[in-house]
Amino acid sequence: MPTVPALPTSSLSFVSAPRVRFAPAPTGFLHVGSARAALFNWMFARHTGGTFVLRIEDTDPARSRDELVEGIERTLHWLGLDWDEGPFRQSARMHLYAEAADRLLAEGSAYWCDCTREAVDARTPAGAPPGYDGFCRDRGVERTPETALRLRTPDEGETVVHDLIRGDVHFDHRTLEDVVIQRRDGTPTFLLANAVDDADMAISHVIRGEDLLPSTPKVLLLRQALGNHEVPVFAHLPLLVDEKRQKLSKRRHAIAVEEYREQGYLAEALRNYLALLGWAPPGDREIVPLDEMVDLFEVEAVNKAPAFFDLTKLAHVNATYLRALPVATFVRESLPWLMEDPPWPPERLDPSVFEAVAPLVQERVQTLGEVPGMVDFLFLEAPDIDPDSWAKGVTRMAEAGAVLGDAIATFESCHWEAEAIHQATLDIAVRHGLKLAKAQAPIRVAVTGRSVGPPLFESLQALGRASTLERLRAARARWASEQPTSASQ
RNA sequence: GGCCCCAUCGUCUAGAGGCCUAGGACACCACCCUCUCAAGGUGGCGACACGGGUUCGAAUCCCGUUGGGGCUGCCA
Repeated sequence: MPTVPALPTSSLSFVSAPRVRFAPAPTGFLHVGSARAALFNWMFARHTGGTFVLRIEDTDPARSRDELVEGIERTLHWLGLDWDEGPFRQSARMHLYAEAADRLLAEGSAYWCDCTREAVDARTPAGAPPGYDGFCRDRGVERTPETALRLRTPDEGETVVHDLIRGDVHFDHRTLEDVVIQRRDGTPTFLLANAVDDADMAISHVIRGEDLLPSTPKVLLLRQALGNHEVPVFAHLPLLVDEKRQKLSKRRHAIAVEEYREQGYLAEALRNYLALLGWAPPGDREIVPLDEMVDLFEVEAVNKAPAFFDLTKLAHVNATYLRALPVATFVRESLPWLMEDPPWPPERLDPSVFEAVAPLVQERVQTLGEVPGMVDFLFLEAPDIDPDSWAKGVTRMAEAGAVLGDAIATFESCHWEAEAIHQATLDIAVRHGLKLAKAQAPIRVAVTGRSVGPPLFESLQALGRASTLERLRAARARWASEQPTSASQ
């Protein structure tokens, strides 16, 4: 595998084009927080004319599975985030990390340790801070299948992390413990692989989540021990949190980008919303197309405070993008949701009927996943009548029976076109001394099964006269059967 | 416990000493529009965590307090 020559000096990162990387560990799905990190790296690279590298951190054998990697690539593609190099897989570069480990050992920067977690804990006095105590530092432990390699961290001095978002962050070496860099099975931990690869791939700017900030001095120390004295510039992004201000967790939230896709969120919308978390375009604008986003993006302007991942606002952004779509595109994007697992017999779907009402549906849904529920009455044999809607629009309305009867008679002969149906319904309203809003209610419930939905007259036109009349008659019959006194009328 | 980070409306944010009686957006409320629901329009509610400094002047700078979070794994 070809390796990229290392940058000669650290200052070069400012004069030559930046190189950034997105380095997820494969977990089977792409976390929205990771997607945000990928987006910020990507925007930074595109804004600066730099290079965006994709690197899969699959040093843990349990995570090194092809399908997990494919999922990341697919989702990144869906989001429109293309990479210039990679994907490099750490599982294919193990020899590099092994060499590095050998060198560190030979030079005395690392040592073998045979302590188990239990042994370390047992040595820790009650109440004292937990952590490794450097027990094996000078015990001369030989390599066995039971030993792991630890980095010998300095006892004095400090490491400073230069962060574009947070400024200089100082870490006192005395607070750093000797971390494991190679497991007993010989595989590297992420610190080692990370240090080796960032140097080898000449990464100039490391943009990632704030949760990685505490591990940064260790990586820097590792790089130094490996003889790599260039220091990348860091930018630790604020975490994405839940309503309790805690890191998004798989347990309680939908955090996979794929889930949002499946719910009918548009990639552009999710991307736009993600960009708004921790950053804001200049001016009072939030809905900004990608290319403009790239022009405007500045890592230095990213916020420090954690951001709440707000589904309500995401939905709003998505609805805005949905409405902005050309109708033909909206129809095309909706089709998968209409065809996959629909609430009606699949063969009853008539795309041309959907097209007729699509513009009306478009401005009433926040996600594509809501589309079927908005038009189901058009493709169902008979609509499911919502009990509350029936009670409100028919049972509790004195004129309901009469209006339904009139509608049956009137709709039999009127011209079957939205405006004409509108006019006819207006006439019905007048005849019963009602406002149009009131008169349309029982008709809407009878035909669509609900008290809310797309504009009624266009819906009736799309449904067709025959089905409309059939449903009106059924409703009228049901109404009659529910009357306490006379059954017919 | 230790180390580290953070702190403007409920939420996302604008604000880089005077332009701030703190702006926008989401949510919420009211009204308008209207065949329901949306969309749209108008208006409303609503924040600089607290305490000290520095300064003629602080949301903006410094210190402290409080609060929140992250890390503390042979996960990344």
